[in-house]
Amino acid sequence: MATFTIGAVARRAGVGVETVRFYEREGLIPEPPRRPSGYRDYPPETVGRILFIRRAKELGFSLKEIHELLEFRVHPRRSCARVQRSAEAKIVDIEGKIASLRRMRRALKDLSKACENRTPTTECPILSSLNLAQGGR
Amino acid sequence: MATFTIGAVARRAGVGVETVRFYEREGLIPEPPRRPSGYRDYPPETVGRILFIRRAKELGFSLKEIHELLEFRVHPRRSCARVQRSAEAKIVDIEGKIASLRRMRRALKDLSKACENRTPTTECPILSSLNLAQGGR
DNA sequence: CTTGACTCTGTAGGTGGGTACGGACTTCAG
DNA sequence: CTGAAGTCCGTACCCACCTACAGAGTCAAG
Repeated sequence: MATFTIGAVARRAGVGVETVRFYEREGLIPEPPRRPSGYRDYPPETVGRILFIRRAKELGFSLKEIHELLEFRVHPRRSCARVQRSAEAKIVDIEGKIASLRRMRRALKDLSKACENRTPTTECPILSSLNLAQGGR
Repeated sequence: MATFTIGAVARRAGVGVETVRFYEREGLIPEPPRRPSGYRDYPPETVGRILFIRRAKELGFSLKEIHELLEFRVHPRRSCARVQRSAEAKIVDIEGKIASLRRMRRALKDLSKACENRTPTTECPILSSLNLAQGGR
């Protein structure tokens, strides 16, 4: 399997070289093996990992949370119950986000329709979408 | 209708007093009227507005984007078509987020189930959830 | 009518998440 | 075998988003 230099990884993931090193320092991507010259020699899956990080950031997760998400796996020697509990907590968190986004979408659709009918909305219509807010962490 | 001091608003919205003033400076909440003493005198809906801002932040929107969201309304004197276009762009954005979150939830559920069956997952199972990533802005 | 909690303005400091040097070394295309 | 482009490490800088003073004035319970 072909490997990548840091520049190739960065280009494919749509980030800067410095960002890749930053993520490495923060433990978000594993330290890759080095060539004799000292150059980092990335396995191709690193690109996917960085794309995941970017996307998760756009979904409002902090790097710390993303780190936790990336740690999730069933490890034979470790407490399954614990992994399961935190996975389920994350699911609840995610479902809250989905619900909020749905309400926002609804509000925007209503707004768009009001636009068509030339029904002026004096108040900000999107506000009401999250007013009876629940969810959150 | 009862009005609130800045402290009462902050407590109800779960933020600090300084944050309320910061949001005012940034134009995210309107400048409230003042009492003779100079104290800010908030209408109750300010609380909802701040709750909206917090929630939208957790969904990965920047304050700039949140500002735009809060501006959305059908204004009789302004181009409806333009408002409609940007509302629809936001809807697409939101739908991408919902889709990504759904894929993450799926991955976490599968992980949880693998846990129950004591099926060790050597690889990080959540990664694959967003690997074939689309969406984004 | 005091005392302790609250508010005012202004400015400075802090954290998360990058981004950009600088000076030396490596790679590779021509 | 040379030059341009890429990489190394370290440190310093930057932007978004708060958060924390300082010093002076306000409010309200006892």
